Formats: sequence, structure tokens, C-alpha cells
Amino acid sequence: MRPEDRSDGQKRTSFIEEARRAQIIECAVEAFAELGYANTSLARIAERAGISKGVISYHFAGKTELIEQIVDHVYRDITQFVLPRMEGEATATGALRANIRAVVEYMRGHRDQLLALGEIFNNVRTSDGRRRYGVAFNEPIYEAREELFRRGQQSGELRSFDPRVMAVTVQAAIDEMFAYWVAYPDHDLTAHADELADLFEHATRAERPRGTAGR
Amino acid sequence: MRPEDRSDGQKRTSFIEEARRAQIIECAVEAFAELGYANTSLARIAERAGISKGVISYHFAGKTELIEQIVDHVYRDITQFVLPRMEGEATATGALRANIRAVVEYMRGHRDQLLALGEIFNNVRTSDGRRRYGVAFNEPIYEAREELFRRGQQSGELRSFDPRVMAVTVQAAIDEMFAYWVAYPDHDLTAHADELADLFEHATRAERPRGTAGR
DNA sequence: TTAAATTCTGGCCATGCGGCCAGAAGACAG
DNA sequence: CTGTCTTCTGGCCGCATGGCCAGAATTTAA
Repeated sequence: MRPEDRSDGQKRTSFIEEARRAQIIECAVEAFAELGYANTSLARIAERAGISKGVISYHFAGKTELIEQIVDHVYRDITQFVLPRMEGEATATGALRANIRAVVEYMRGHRDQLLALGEIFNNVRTSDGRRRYGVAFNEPIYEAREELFRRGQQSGELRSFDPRVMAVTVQAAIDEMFAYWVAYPDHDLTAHADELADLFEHATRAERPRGTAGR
Repeated sequence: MRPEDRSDGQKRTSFIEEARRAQIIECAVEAFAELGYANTSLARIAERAGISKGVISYHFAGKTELIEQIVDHVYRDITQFVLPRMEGEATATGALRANIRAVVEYMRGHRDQLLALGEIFNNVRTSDGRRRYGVAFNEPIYEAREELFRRGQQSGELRSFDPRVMAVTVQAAIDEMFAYWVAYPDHDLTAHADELADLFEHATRAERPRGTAGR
């Protein structure tokens, strides 16, 4: 019934195929965000999309592949959004502030995507019971931030601290800011982001910045 | 079959009743921690406890009540552990450091309890689809920490910042330290805790501590 | 010892799940 | 118009779930 992978190695996904996949992914994101992981079944996703359950099975190999596609999609999206907004910052402090602001800007426009990603990260497990997308999935983010902090330390801009702990903590602070905003939608995200930037500026900068009277 | 609530208002839970309930809660905690929320069924809990599935139904009104009891139990446990270890600290900075250390000490001995609590918080929903134990459940913690920071600010020990954002961020940092340790069991928890204490000391203390030469 | 209360077993039930498929319906090229 | 390829429908399957219960086993009380 389904062409699947062709012998010539080409994918040849039709326009309609791509459109359907995109639509299903979108509806699945909404469902995960709104209902939570446990209450999101293929039937509910199909219902939201106004299609039969079998259509999902037709376009995706299974629930697992659908979830993988969601993670891929959102991850690519957020990376492409945030990275360019950090370029051109000379100082580590400036780059971190730009980073936080960019993520906040993304949050506003993509609440459901981030919620869905969270549901998936927290719940999907491999057959042996371990998390499919564990902390290890954050490694690229941690390493990038670590590198940022290390350079700031070498240049004397930042004080001495464990860059890994700082990187992990920054990510936790951002994630919790998001969760707090989801719980309290009237919460002032911009103010929170500025507070976080100040917080980590104080936490990371060298004790005696150049130009300050010392002992 | 079951006495339920007696007309005289007394509970009269027998010794065996209490023991069974405790055993079931313990096994449920292990199951949630090890298998995750979605894979933890009453059958699996019963299997771990070496009893029939019906026993759980006999001692608890349903899965919902069992989960409530777990949350109650663990929450009470951690509070009773941490609070006494924060008393007698004169400064806000000292109290925060003691707080972080106490939580870390608790983590070491109660990994499964905290994991189970996390699974429950992240997944249990009310019938209308909203989180049963949302961010609002952390309010007592947030408010206590807020109060701590406010006093530190009034005494001049701490700089001016938003106490709520700082309280939320501290909690996030602690939670993520736990998650990181779960993912990497060889991770040095003590060092991480000290780093966190240093981090927030720098983030919160007043710019010019008394006794330092200023301009 | 006997009767009553408590605790437990094993199995049944309706529900919802993901996967699957036969065939209908639609799109499209010859 | 005709035949082929793509897409979709609706329903079926085996399975796991939480809840429930009749009756057995055990403990406790008289």
C-alpha cells in the first residue's frame, strides 16, 4: 500500500505527504502540550487533525517515529532561532544575556512546542526503562556554555568557578523560568529574564573588574 | 468486606493495616523511580510487594489516593529533614548554604523518593487535564526562601534583587543538581553543592560588604 | 472451640491503547 | 475513459490498565 523507501534510494516525498506530516506534527505538539504525555494518544492527535487514526500510521512508522520527528523539528527550530541572536557579543556576560533574551523571545511564540518537548523528555523511555532523552541530550548546550565561561575566565572577565555547574544551573534557571510562566501566564517574562541576566552576571564576573579601585 | 470509616469517627487502623500501607507506598516509590510514571501500574507495584493486586485496592481507595499518600509521605519526610538543619544560621548566606547542604544530604539517602516525587509532579493531572501538583505546590518553599532573602536585603547583607526570581532559581538549581546526579551517579554532589552555594553567594551579596575598602 | 472481623486471592470487566489491514476514495498520467 | 498509484477510512486485533467482587484464608475475640 505504501511506497516506503524506493529501490533507487530517492525519497520522492510528495507535496501532500510533507503537508500531512507537518500537520500531524503540529497537532501532536498541541496535544502533548495541552493534555500531557500520558493522555496523548494517536487517536486524540488524529481527532485534532480531523483525520482518521490510520493516516498517522500511514505517514509515520509508529508513535516512536512521530515523537522523534517532533523532537528533531523543535530542536532544530529553537537552535536556528537562538544562535544567530548570540553572535557579535564580545563579552561572555553579554553573550549570556543575549542568550537568555533570545530564549525568552522564543518562549513567547512557541509555548506549545517547548511544553511538548518537556513532556517528551520527561516521559519517553527506551524498552529497558531508561529515559530516551535524558540529561545527556543537553550535552551540546552544556558544552557550548561551558566553552563560553572558560573563555571568559581566561580573559579575566569572569571569576574562577566550575563551568559545568554554572552551565547546568543556567539551563535550569531558564527552564524553570519557562515553567513558572506557564503556571502564571501574567508573570513578567522580560523582567524575569533581566533578573536572571543580572543574577548570573553577579555570580560569574571577576571580583575586581578592571578600573575598580583595589586594595 | 471493608470496615471503612466507622460511625464513631474513629479510624482504628490496625497495626497490620499500617504496615501494609507503608509497604505498598515503599514499593510504589521504587516502581515510580525505576520504571517511570507511565510504566508503573498497580499490578507492577503489587508484584514488587509480593502481594495480589487486590490488596492495594483494599488498603487504598484507588490509584489516586495511593499517589496522594506518597506525596504526603515524602513531602513530610524531606521537610522534617531539611528544616532543622537550617536553624541557628545567623546570615541569609549561611542559611542558604545550610539549606543546599541539607538537601544534598537528603538526596543521597532518598534518591528513589525524590525521583518518584518528580515523576508524580510531572505527570499526574486532574480530570480536566491540568497538572495536579503544579508549580503552585512549591509556593511554601518559594515563600520561605523569599522571606530569607528579604531579611538579608533589609539587613544590608544582600544586594537588591527580585526575591521571587531568586527563590525560584535556587530551587531550579537544586532540582537540576539532583537530575544531573541521577544521570551521572559518579558526579561529585558535595562539590556541586559547594559550587551552588558560592554561586548564589556571589549572586546575592551586597556589592560592598562591610569592612571592604570602597571608593 | 466457635463465631466474627479482617485481610487476601484470583479472576472478571469495560475501557483505551498502538498497530495493522482490506478495501474505498481520490489524484493523475496515458 | 481507463488503469495505476497515492491517500484515506473504518474497523479489527491483542494487550495492558484500574476497578471491582465473591469467596477463601487468616487473625482476633468471645
